[in-house]
Amino acid sequence: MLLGDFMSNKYLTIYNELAEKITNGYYKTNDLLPSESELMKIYGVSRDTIRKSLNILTQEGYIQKSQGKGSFVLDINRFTFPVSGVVSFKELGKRLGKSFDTEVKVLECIQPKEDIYKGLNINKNEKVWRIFRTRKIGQENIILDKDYILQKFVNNLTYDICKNSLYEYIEGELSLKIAYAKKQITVEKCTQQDKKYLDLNEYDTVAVVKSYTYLEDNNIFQYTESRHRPDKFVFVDFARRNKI
Amino acid sequence: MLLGDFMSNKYLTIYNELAEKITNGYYKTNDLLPSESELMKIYGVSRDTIRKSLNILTQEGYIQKSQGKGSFVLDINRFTFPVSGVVSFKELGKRLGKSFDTEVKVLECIQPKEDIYKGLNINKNEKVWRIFRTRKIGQENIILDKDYILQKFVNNLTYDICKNSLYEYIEGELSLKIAYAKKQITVEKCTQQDKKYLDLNEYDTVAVVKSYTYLEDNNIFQYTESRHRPDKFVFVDFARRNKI
DNA sequence: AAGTGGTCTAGACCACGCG
DNA sequence: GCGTGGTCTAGACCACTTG
Repeated sequence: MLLGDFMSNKYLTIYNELAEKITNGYYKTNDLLPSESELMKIYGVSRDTIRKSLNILTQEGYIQKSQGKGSFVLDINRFTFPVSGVVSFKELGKRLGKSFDTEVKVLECIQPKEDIYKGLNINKNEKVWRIFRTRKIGQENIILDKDYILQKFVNNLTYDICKNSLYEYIEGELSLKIAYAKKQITVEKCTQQDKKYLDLNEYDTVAVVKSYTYLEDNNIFQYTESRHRPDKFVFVDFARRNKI
Repeated sequence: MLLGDFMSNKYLTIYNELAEKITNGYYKTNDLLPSESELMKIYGVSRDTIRKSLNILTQEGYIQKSQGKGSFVLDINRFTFPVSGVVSFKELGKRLGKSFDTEVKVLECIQPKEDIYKGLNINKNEKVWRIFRTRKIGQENIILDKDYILQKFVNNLTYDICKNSLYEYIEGELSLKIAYAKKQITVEKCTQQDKKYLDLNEYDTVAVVKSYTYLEDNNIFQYTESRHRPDKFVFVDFARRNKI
Protein backbone atom coordinates (compact mmCIF):
# COMPACT_ATOMS: atom_id res chain seq x y z
CA MET A 1 0.00 0.00 0.00
CA LEU A 2 1.29 3.40 -0.89
CA LEU A 3 1.87 6.23 1.48
CA GLY A 4 0.75 8.88 -0.92
CA ASP A 5 -2.57 7.41 -1.93
CA PHE A 6 -4.52 8.98 0.89
CA MET A 7 -5.65 5.77 2.43
CA SER A 8 -7.84 4.14 -0.17
CA ASN A 9 -7.69 1.39 2.43
CA LYS A 10 -10.78 0.80 4.44
CA TYR A 11 -9.10 -0.60 7.52
CA LEU A 12 -6.48 2.15 7.69
CA THR A 13 -9.12 4.80 7.23
CA ILE A 14 -11.14 3.32 10.06
CA TYR A 15 -8.04 2.93 12.22
CA ASN A 16 -7.18 6.58 11.71
CA GLU A 17 -10.68 7.72 12.44
CA LEU A 18 -10.86 5.73 15.67
CA ALA A 19 -7.37 6.79 16.74
CA GLU A 20 -8.32 10.40 16.10
CA LYS A 21 -11.47 10.03 18.19
CA ILE A 22 -9.48 8.57 21.04
CA THR A 23 -6.89 11.33 20.85
CA ASN A 24 -9.67 13.92 20.69
CA GLY A 25 -11.37 12.60 23.74
CA TYR A 26 -14.49 11.58 21.81
CA TYR A 27 -13.80 8.14 23.24
CA LYS A 28 -12.37 8.60 26.73
CA THR A 29 -10.02 6.49 28.80
CA ASN A 30 -11.82 3.41 30.13
CA ASP A 31 -14.73 3.84 27.73
CA LEU A 32 -15.76 0.85 25.68
CA LEU A 33 -15.57 1.27 21.93
CA PRO A 34 -18.70 0.19 20.03
CA SER A 35 -18.68 -3.59 19.63
CA GLU A 36 -17.30 -5.15 16.47
CA SER A 37 -20.75 -5.79 15.07
CA GLU A 38 -21.79 -2.21 15.79
CA LEU A 39 -18.66 -0.93 14.06
CA MET A 40 -19.51 -3.14 11.07
CA LYS A 41 -22.81 -1.34 10.75
CA ILE A 42 -21.34 2.11 11.40
CA TYR A 43 -18.72 1.78 8.71
CA GLY A 44 -20.57 -0.61 6.44
CA VAL A 45 -17.73 -3.14 6.23
CA SER A 46 -17.12 -6.75 7.15
CA ARG A 47 -16.01 -7.95 10.52
CA ASP A 48 -12.50 -8.81 9.37
CA THR A 49 -11.95 -5.25 8.20
CA ILE A 50 -13.04 -3.91 11.59
CA ARG A 51 -10.81 -6.41 13.31
CA LYS A 52 -7.82 -5.29 11.26
CA SER A 53 -8.39 -1.72 12.41
CA LEU A 54 -8.78 -2.78 16.02
CA ASN A 55 -5.61 -4.86 15.83
CA ILE A 56 -3.58 -1.83 14.89
CA LEU A 57 -5.17 0.18 17.70
CA THR A 58 -4.22 -2.64 20.07
CA GLN A 59 -0.67 -2.79 18.75
CA GLU A 60 -0.23 0.94 19.10
CA GLY A 61 -1.51 1.01 22.64
CA TYR A 62 -4.81 2.78 22.04
CA ILE A 63 -7.09 0.01 23.24
CA GLN A 64 -7.13 -3.22 25.19
CA LYS A 65 -9.56 -5.93 24.12
CA SER A 66 -11.25 -8.25 26.54
CA GLN A 67 -13.15 -11.31 25.45
CA GLY A 68 -16.78 -11.15 26.48
CA LYS A 69 -16.52 -7.47 27.42
CA GLY A 70 -15.32 -5.33 24.56
CA SER A 71 -12.52 -2.94 23.62
CA PHE A 72 -11.42 -0.55 26.35
CA VAL A 73 -9.77 2.74 25.58
CA LEU A 74 -6.36 3.05 27.23
CA ASP A 75 -4.80 6.15 28.69
CA ILE A 76 -2.64 7.23 25.81
CA ASN A 77 -1.26 10.15 27.79
CA ARG A 78 0.44 8.52 30.74
CA PHE A 79 3.72 9.08 28.94
CA THR A 80 3.57 12.07 26.69
CA PHE A 81 6.83 11.59 24.86
CA PRO A 82 6.26 9.02 22.14
CA VAL A 83 9.76 8.40 20.90
CA SER A 84 9.14 4.76 20.17
CA GLY A 85 8.91 3.64 16.60
CA VAL A 86 10.74 5.10 13.67
CA VAL A 87 10.13 8.79 14.00
CA SER A 88 12.14 11.70 12.73
CA PHE A 89 13.17 14.69 14.73
CA LYS A 90 10.79 17.01 12.94
CA GLU A 91 7.81 14.72 13.44
CA LEU A 92 8.77 14.58 17.08
CA GLY A 93 8.76 18.34 17.35
CA LYS A 94 5.29 18.42 15.83
CA ARG A 95 3.92 15.88 18.26
CA LEU A 96 5.36 17.69 21.21
CA GLY A 97 4.15 21.02 19.92
CA LYS A 98 7.59 22.48 20.43
CA SER A 99 10.05 23.68 17.89
CA PHE A 100 13.62 22.59 18.02
CA ASP A 101 16.44 24.32 16.30
CA THR A 102 18.51 22.22 13.95
CA GLU A 103 21.96 23.19 12.75
CA VAL A 104 23.76 21.31 10.02
CA LYS A 105 27.40 21.00 11.06
CA VAL A 106 28.73 18.54 8.50
CA LEU A 107 27.39 17.50 5.09
CA GLU A 108 29.66 15.55 2.80
CA CYS A 109 29.80 12.50 0.58
CA ILE A 110 32.62 10.19 1.61
CA GLN A 111 34.03 6.69 1.59
CA PRO A 112 33.37 5.73 5.18
CA LYS A 113 35.75 4.29 7.74
CA GLU A 114 35.77 0.68 8.73
CA ASP A 115 33.31 0.73 11.60
CA ILE A 116 30.71 2.44 9.44
CA TYR A 117 30.93 0.39 6.27
CA LYS A 118 31.06 -2.82 8.24
CA GLY A 119 28.01 -1.83 10.24
CA LEU A 120 26.19 -0.96 7.03
CA ASN A 121 27.31 -4.21 5.46
CA ILE A 122 28.55 -2.51 2.32
CA ASN A 123 31.93 -2.62 0.65
CA LYS A 124 34.72 -0.23 1.26
CA ASN A 125 34.29 1.78 -1.92
CA GLU A 126 30.64 2.56 -1.67
CA LYS A 127 29.94 6.19 -0.94
CA VAL A 128 27.77 7.47 1.87
CA TRP A 129 26.51 10.85 2.93
CA ARG A 130 27.84 11.92 6.29
CA ILE A 131 25.59 14.37 8.07
CA PHE A 132 26.15 15.84 11.51
CA ARG A 133 23.38 17.91 12.98
CA THR A 134 22.87 19.46 16.38
CA ARG A 135 19.49 20.01 17.98
CA LYS A 136 18.91 22.88 20.30
CA ILE A 137 16.37 22.99 23.11
CA GLY A 138 16.18 26.52 24.44
CA GLN A 139 19.68 27.96 24.23
CA GLU A 140 21.62 24.73 24.61
CA ASN A 141 22.78 22.13 22.13
CA ILE A 142 21.36 18.94 23.56
CA ILE A 143 21.47 16.36 20.79
CA LEU A 144 24.08 15.45 18.21
CA ASP A 145 22.76 13.37 15.30
CA LYS A 146 25.28 11.62 13.12
CA ASP A 147 23.67 10.16 9.99
CA TYR A 148 25.25 7.94 7.36
CA ILE A 149 23.09 7.41 4.29
CA LEU A 150 23.95 5.25 1.29
CA GLN A 151 24.47 7.51 -1.68
CA LYS A 152 23.03 5.02 -4.13
CA PHE A 153 19.59 5.75 -2.71
CA VAL A 154 19.95 9.50 -2.29
CA ASN A 155 21.85 11.23 -5.04
CA ASN A 156 21.74 14.80 -3.94
CA LEU A 157 21.51 16.36 -0.54
CA THR A 158 21.54 20.00 0.41
CA TYR A 159 21.89 21.92 3.64
CA ASP A 160 18.27 22.97 3.34
CA ILE A 161 16.98 19.42 3.10
CA CYS A 162 19.04 18.41 6.13
CA LYS A 163 17.93 21.43 8.11
CA ASN A 164 14.29 20.85 7.28
CA SER A 165 13.56 17.13 7.39
CA LEU A 166 15.51 14.33 5.83
CA TYR A 167 12.65 11.87 6.21
CA GLU A 168 10.20 14.20 4.54
CA TYR A 169 12.54 14.50 1.57
CA ILE A 170 13.30 10.80 1.45
CA GLU A 171 9.72 9.60 1.73
CA GLY A 172 8.06 12.52 0.02
CA GLU A 173 10.33 13.60 -2.82
CA LEU A 174 12.22 10.39 -3.43
CA SER A 175 9.32 8.18 -2.33
CA LEU A 176 11.61 5.63 -0.79
CA LYS A 177 9.68 3.34 1.52
CA ILE A 178 11.11 3.04 4.98
CA ALA A 179 10.04 -0.24 6.53
CA TYR A 180 11.74 -0.83 9.85
CA ALA A 181 14.66 -0.02 12.09
CA LYS A 182 16.77 -1.78 14.63
CA LYS A 183 17.74 0.38 17.56
CA GLN A 184 20.07 0.11 20.46
CA ILE A 185 20.29 2.39 23.45
CA THR A 186 23.39 2.65 25.57
CA VAL A 187 25.20 5.13 27.79
CA GLU A 188 28.73 6.04 26.74
CA LYS A 189 31.56 8.20 27.94
CA CYS A 190 31.46 11.38 25.93
CA THR A 191 34.01 11.95 23.19
CA GLN A 192 35.91 15.05 22.14
CA GLN A 193 33.37 15.37 19.34
CA ASP A 194 30.49 15.36 21.81
CA LYS A 195 32.19 18.09 23.78
CA LYS A 196 32.79 20.09 20.64
CA TYR A 197 29.20 20.05 19.45
CA LEU A 198 27.14 19.79 22.64
CA ASP A 199 26.68 21.91 25.74
CA LEU A 200 27.35 19.10 28.14
CA ASN A 201 27.91 21.21 31.27
CA GLU A 202 29.13 18.91 34.01
CA TYR A 203 28.13 15.68 32.30
CA ASP A 204 30.77 13.26 31.12
CA THR A 205 28.45 10.65 29.61
CA VAL A 206 25.91 10.73 26.77
CA ALA A 207 22.87 8.57 26.04
CA VAL A 208 23.34 7.04 22.62
CA VAL A 209 20.69 5.68 20.28
CA LYS A 210 22.19 3.74 17.41
CA SER A 211 19.87 2.67 14.66
CA TYR A 212 19.96 0.90 11.35
CA THR A 213 17.13 1.80 9.01
CA TYR A 214 15.88 -0.50 6.26
CA LEU A 215 13.71 -0.01 3.19
CA GLU A 216 10.72 -2.12 2.20
CA ASP A 217 12.82 -4.01 -0.30
CA ASN A 218 14.97 -5.07 2.62
CA ASN A 219 18.01 -2.96 1.73
CA ILE A 220 19.84 -1.22 4.50
CA PHE A 221 19.60 2.46 3.95
CA GLN A 222 20.98 4.43 6.86
CA TYR A 223 22.93 4.27 10.06
CA THR A 224 22.26 6.90 12.69
CA GLU A 225 23.85 7.70 15.99
CA SER A 226 21.86 10.07 18.11
CA ARG A 227 23.82 11.36 21.11
CA HIS A 228 21.91 13.06 23.91
CA ARG A 229 22.88 14.95 27.02
CA PRO A 230 21.74 12.53 29.73
CA ASP A 231 19.46 14.87 31.67
CA LYS A 232 17.32 15.61 28.61
CA PHE A 233 17.13 12.08 27.32
CA VAL A 234 13.88 10.11 27.39
CA PHE A 235 12.87 7.03 25.47
CA VAL A 236 9.35 5.70 25.76
CA ASP A 237 8.08 2.33 24.72
CA PHE A 238 4.78 0.54 24.65
CA ALA A 239 5.25 -3.20 24.74
CA ARG A 240 2.79 -6.04 24.59
CA ARG A 241 3.63 -9.24 26.34
CA ASN A 242 4.67 -11.99 23.97
CA LYS A 243 2.56 -15.02 24.59
CA ILE A 244 4.42 -18.30 24.45
CA MET B 1 -6.30 -17.66 24.66
CA LEU B 2 -4.59 -19.24 27.59
CA LEU B 3 -0.90 -19.46 28.15
CA GLY B 4 -1.02 -22.87 29.65
CA ASP B 5 -3.05 -24.66 27.03
CA PHE B 6 -0.08 -25.59 24.89
CA MET B 7 -1.13 -23.65 21.89
CA SER B 8 -4.28 -25.28 20.71
CA ASN B 9 -4.09 -22.34 18.32
CA LYS B 10 -3.17 -23.12 14.78
CA TYR B 11 -1.70 -19.76 13.92
CA LEU B 12 0.41 -19.56 17.07
CA THR B 13 1.66 -23.09 16.55
CA ILE B 14 2.66 -22.24 13.01
CA TYR B 15 4.22 -18.96 14.11
CA ASN B 16 6.30 -20.78 16.68
CA GLU B 17 7.39 -23.44 14.24
CA LEU B 18 8.47 -20.88 11.67
CA ALA B 19 10.19 -18.70 14.26
CA GLU B 20 12.03 -21.75 15.52
CA LYS B 21 13.13 -22.67 12.01
CA ILE B 22 14.44 -19.16 11.47
CA THR B 23 16.28 -19.17 14.77
CA ASN B 24 17.70 -22.61 13.96
CA GLY B 25 18.98 -21.53 10.62
CA TYR B 26 16.68 -23.89 8.75
CA TYR B 27 15.51 -20.74 6.99
CA LYS B 28 18.50 -18.46 6.63
CA THR B 29 18.84 -14.70 6.39
CA ASN B 30 17.68 -13.45 2.99
CA ASP B 31 15.97 -16.74 2.17
CA LEU B 32 12.41 -16.60 0.99
CA LEU B 33 9.89 -18.45 3.09
CA PRO B 34 7.55 -20.76 1.17
CA SER B 35 4.76 -18.71 -0.37
CA GLU B 36 1.46 -18.35 1.43
CA SER B 37 -0.23 -20.89 -0.79
CA GLU B 38 2.60 -23.37 -0.23
CA LEU B 39 2.37 -22.84 3.51
CA MET B 40 -1.38 -23.47 3.28
CA LYS B 41 -0.65 -26.89 1.80
CA ILE B 42 2.21 -27.64 4.18
CA TYR B 43 0.15 -26.95 7.27
CA GLY B 44 -3.25 -27.81 5.84
CA VAL B 45 -4.89 -24.57 6.90
CA SER B 46 -6.54 -21.62 5.25
CA ARG B 47 -4.74 -18.60 3.91
CA ASP B 48 -5.95 -16.32 6.68
CA THR B 49 -4.44 -18.58 9.29
CA ILE B 50 -1.09 -18.53 7.50
CA ARG B 51 -1.31 -14.77 7.18
CA LYS B 52 -1.91 -14.41 10.92
CA SER B 53 1.26 -16.36 11.61
CA LEU B 54 3.23 -14.31 9.11
CA ASN B 55 1.92 -11.08 10.60
CA ILE B 56 3.36 -11.97 13.97
CA LEU B 57 6.68 -12.90 12.39
CA THR B 58 6.66 -9.51 10.66
CA GLN B 59 5.80 -7.70 13.86
CA GLU B 60 8.57 -9.44 15.76
CA GLY B 61 11.18 -8.69 13.14
CA TYR B 62 11.67 -12.20 11.79
CA ILE B 63 10.59 -11.50 8.22
CA GLN B 64 9.91 -8.71 5.78
CA LYS B 65 7.17 -9.21 3.22
CA SER B 66 7.34 -7.85 -0.27
CA GLN B 67 4.37 -7.81 -2.59
CA GLY B 68 5.00 -9.85 -5.70
CA LYS B 69 8.17 -11.37 -4.27
CA GLY B 70 7.52 -13.17 -1.04
CA SER B 71 8.58 -13.17 2.62
CA PHE B 72 12.27 -12.58 3.24
CA VAL B 73 13.96 -13.81 6.38
CA LEU B 74 15.63 -10.98 8.29
CA ASP B 75 18.87 -11.12 10.19
CA ILE B 76 17.56 -11.70 13.68
CA ASN B 77 21.08 -11.68 15.08
CA ARG B 78 22.35 -8.22 14.21
CA PHE B 79 21.55 -7.30 17.76
CA THR B 80 21.80 -10.27 20.01
CA PHE B 81 20.31 -8.73 23.10
CA PRO B 82 16.55 -8.81 22.73
CA VAL B 83 15.47 -6.75 25.70
CA SER B 84 12.51 -5.24 23.97
CA GLY B 85 9.03 -6.27 24.98
CA VAL B 86 7.90 -7.32 28.40
CA VAL B 87 10.49 -9.81 29.50
CA SER B 88 11.54 -10.85 32.95
CA PHE B 89 15.08 -11.07 34.15
CA LYS B 90 15.05 -14.85 34.27
CA GLU B 91 13.74 -15.16 30.73
CA LEU B 92 16.47 -12.77 29.67
CA GLY B 93 19.11 -14.93 31.27
CA LYS B 94 17.77 -17.93 29.39
CA ARG B 95 17.86 -16.16 26.06
CA LEU B 96 21.39 -14.96 26.61
CA GLY B 97 22.48 -18.35 27.81
CA LYS B 98 24.03 -16.79 30.87
CA SER B 99 23.03 -17.10 34.44
CA PHE B 100 22.71 -14.07 36.57
CA ASP B 101 22.73 -14.06 40.29
CA THR B 102 19.75 -12.54 42.00
CA GLU B 103 19.73 -11.42 45.60
CA VAL B 104 16.58 -10.35 47.38
CA LYS B 105 17.43 -7.32 49.50
CA VAL B 106 13.99 -6.12 50.56
CA LEU B 107 10.64 -7.90 50.67
CA GLU B 108 7.80 -6.30 52.55
CA CYS B 109 4.15 -5.38 52.29
CA ILE B 110 3.62 -1.67 52.89
CA GLN B 111 1.44 1.36 52.35
CA PRO B 112 3.47 3.17 49.73
CA LYS B 113 4.64 6.76 49.68
CA GLU B 114 3.04 9.41 47.58
CA ASP B 115 5.08 9.08 44.39
CA ILE B 116 4.39 5.36 44.24
CA TYR B 117 0.65 5.30 44.93
CA LYS B 118 0.07 8.22 42.63
CA GLY B 119 2.00 6.55 39.85
CA LEU B 120 0.01 3.38 40.37
CA ASN B 121 -3.21 5.34 40.46
CA ILE B 122 -4.39 3.70 43.66
CA ASN B 123 -5.50 5.19 46.91
CA LYS B 124 -3.29 5.86 49.86
CA ASN B 125 -4.41 2.90 51.91
CA GLU B 126 -3.96 0.15 49.40
CA LYS B 127 -1.10 -2.15 50.21
CA VAL B 128 1.70 -3.05 47.86
CA TRP B 129 4.61 -5.44 47.97
CA ARG B 130 7.94 -3.67 47.89
CA ILE B 131 10.72 -5.82 46.49
CA PHE B 132 14.31 -4.79 45.98
CA ARG B 133 16.57 -7.18 44.14
CA THR B 134 20.13 -6.90 42.89
CA ARG B 135 21.43 -8.71 39.84
CA LYS B 136 25.01 -9.76 39.62
CA ILE B 137 27.02 -10.21 36.46
CA GLY B 138 30.28 -11.87 37.32
CA GLN B 139 31.31 -10.56 40.73
CA GLU B 140 29.66 -7.18 40.54
CA ASN B 141 26.19 -5.96 41.37
CA ILE B 142 25.11 -4.28 38.16
CA ILE B 143 21.36 -3.92 38.36
CA LEU B 144 18.99 -2.85 41.11
CA ASP B 145 15.36 -3.76 40.51
CA LYS B 146 12.73 -2.06 42.63
CA ASP B 147 9.30 -3.64 42.22
CA TYR B 148 5.99 -2.47 43.61
CA ILE B 149 3.16 -4.96 43.16
CA LEU B 150 -0.45 -4.47 44.22
CA GLN B 151 -1.19 -6.85 47.05
CA LYS B 152 -4.77 -7.42 45.96
CA PHE B 153 -3.46 -9.46 43.03
CA VAL B 154 -0.69 -11.31 44.83
CA ASN B 155 -1.51 -12.37 48.35
CA ASN B 156 1.64 -14.10 49.39
CA LEU B 157 5.20 -13.64 48.35
CA THR B 158 8.28 -15.37 49.62
CA TYR B 159 12.01 -14.84 49.25
CA ASP B 160 12.19 -17.99 47.14
CA ILE B 161 9.64 -16.78 44.66
CA CYS B 162 11.41 -13.46 44.32
CA LYS B 163 14.78 -15.08 43.95
CA ASN B 164 13.51 -17.50 41.32
CA SER B 165 11.14 -15.66 39.02
CA LEU B 166 8.29 -13.42 39.93
CA TYR B 167 6.78 -13.60 36.47
CA GLU B 168 6.83 -17.38 36.46
CA TYR B 169 4.94 -17.40 39.75
CA ILE B 170 2.51 -14.72 38.68
CA GLU B 171 1.69 -16.20 35.29
CA GLY B 172 2.18 -19.83 36.19
CA GLU B 173 0.87 -20.30 39.73
CA LEU B 174 -1.53 -17.40 39.97
CA SER B 175 -2.32 -17.45 36.24
CA LEU B 176 -2.64 -13.72 36.08
CA LYS B 177 -2.51 -12.53 32.50
CA ILE B 178 0.01 -9.83 31.82
CA ALA B 179 -1.04 -7.85 28.78
CA TYR B 180 1.22 -4.86 28.23
CA ALA B 181 3.64 -2.42 29.76
CA LYS B 182 4.58 1.20 29.34
CA LYS B 183 8.25 1.85 29.72
CA GLN B 184 10.44 4.88 30.00
CA ILE B 185 14.21 4.99 29.82
CA THR B 186 16.21 7.83 31.30
CA VAL B 187 19.63 8.52 32.77
CA GLU B 188 19.68 9.78 36.35
CA LYS B 189 22.19 10.87 38.92
CA CYS B 190 22.72 7.96 41.22
CA THR B 191 21.20 8.02 44.68
CA GLN B 192 22.55 6.89 48.04
CA GLN B 193 20.46 3.76 47.57
CA ASP B 194 22.11 3.01 44.24
CA LYS B 195 25.51 3.39 45.86
CA LYS B 196 24.46 1.12 48.69
CA TYR B 197 23.29 -1.75 46.53
CA LEU B 198 25.37 -1.46 43.37
CA ASP B 199 29.07 -1.64 42.55
CA LEU B 200 29.11 1.60 40.65
CA ASN B 201 32.88 2.13 40.59
CA GLU B 202 33.56 5.57 39.19
CA TYR B 203 30.08 6.08 37.72
CA ASP B 204 27.82 8.75 39.16
CA THR B 205 24.81 8.13 36.90
CA VAL B 206 22.54 5.13 36.35
CA ALA B 207 20.38 4.13 33.39
CA VAL B 208 16.82 3.79 34.64
CA VAL B 209 13.98 1.82 33.09
CA LYS B 210 10.64 2.66 34.69
CA SER B 211 7.70 0.54 33.72
CA TYR B 212 4.06 0.16 34.52
CA THR B 213 2.66 -3.30 33.89
CA TYR B 214 -0.99 -4.00 33.18
CA LEU B 215 -3.15 -7.12 33.21
CA GLU B 216 -5.48 -8.25 30.45
CA ASP B 217 -8.46 -6.88 32.35
CA ASN B 218 -6.80 -3.50 32.10
CA ASN B 219 -5.87 -3.20 35.77
CA ILE B 220 -2.51 -1.78 36.66
CA PHE B 221 -0.54 -4.40 38.44
CA GLN B 222 3.02 -3.36 39.03
CA TYR B 223 5.50 -0.52 38.93
CA THR B 224 9.13 -1.36 38.39
CA GLU B 225 12.26 0.70 38.43
CA SER B 226 15.27 -1.07 37.02
CA ARG B 227 18.50 0.79 37.70
CA HIS B 228 21.61 -0.19 35.73
CA ARG B 229 25.24 0.70 35.88
CA PRO B 230 25.65 2.68 32.65
CA ASP B 231 28.48 0.67 31.09
CA LYS B 232 26.48 -2.57 31.25
CA PHE B 233 23.19 -1.16 30.08
CA VAL B 234 21.75 -2.04 26.68
CA PHE B 235 18.23 -1.71 25.39
CA VAL B 236 17.34 -3.04 21.98
CA ASP B 237 14.26 -2.30 19.98
CA PHE B 238 12.82 -3.41 16.68
CA ALA B 239 10.49 -0.80 15.30
CA ARG B 240 8.34 -0.77 12.21
CA ARG B 241 7.63 2.54 10.58
CA ASN B 242 4.11 3.74 11.22
CA LYS B 243 2.43 4.43 7.97
CA ILE B 244 0.25 7.53 7.92
C1' DA C 1 1.04 -14.64 -18.17
C1' DA C 2 1.85 -16.63 -13.86
C1' DG C 3 2.88 -16.22 -9.13
C1' DT C 4 3.26 -13.46 -5.15
C1' DG C 5 1.29 -10.79 -1.30
C1' DG C 6 -2.78 -7.19 0.00
C1' DT C 7 -7.62 -6.31 0.77
C1' DC C 8 -12.29 -7.54 1.57
C1' DT C 9 -16.33 -10.35 2.17
C1' DA C 10 -19.69 -13.87 4.37
C1' DG C 11 -20.39 -17.33 7.30
C1' DA C 12 -19.39 -20.72 10.96
C1' DC C 13 -18.25 -22.16 15.55
C1' DC C 14 -15.90 -21.42 20.07
C1' DA C 15 -14.70 -19.15 24.73
C1' DC C 16 -15.63 -15.74 27.93
C1' DG C 17 -18.41 -12.37 30.96
C1' DC C 18 -22.53 -11.05 32.86
C1' DG C 19 -27.11 -10.85 34.32
C1' DG D 1 -29.01 -16.97 27.28
C1' DC D 2 -27.15 -13.32 25.13
C1' DG D 3 -23.60 -10.42 23.48
C1' DT D 4 -18.81 -9.93 23.36
C1' DG D 5 -14.36 -10.97 21.16
C1' DG D 6 -11.23 -15.18 19.17
C1' DT D 7 -10.36 -18.56 15.60
C1' DC D 8 -10.90 -20.58 11.16
C1' DT D 9 -12.54 -21.31 6.53
C1' DA D 10 -13.42 -20.47 1.33
C1' DG D 11 -13.57 -17.53 -2.18
C1' DA D 12 -13.06 -13.22 -4.73
C1' DC D 13 -10.52 -9.46 -6.74
C1' DC D 14 -6.52 -6.28 -6.83
C1' DA D 15 -1.44 -4.74 -7.06
C1' DC D 16 3.06 -5.83 -7.69
C1' DT D 17 7.22 -8.51 -9.55
C1' DT D 18 9.35 -11.43 -12.69
C1' DG D 19 10.14 -13.94 -16.84
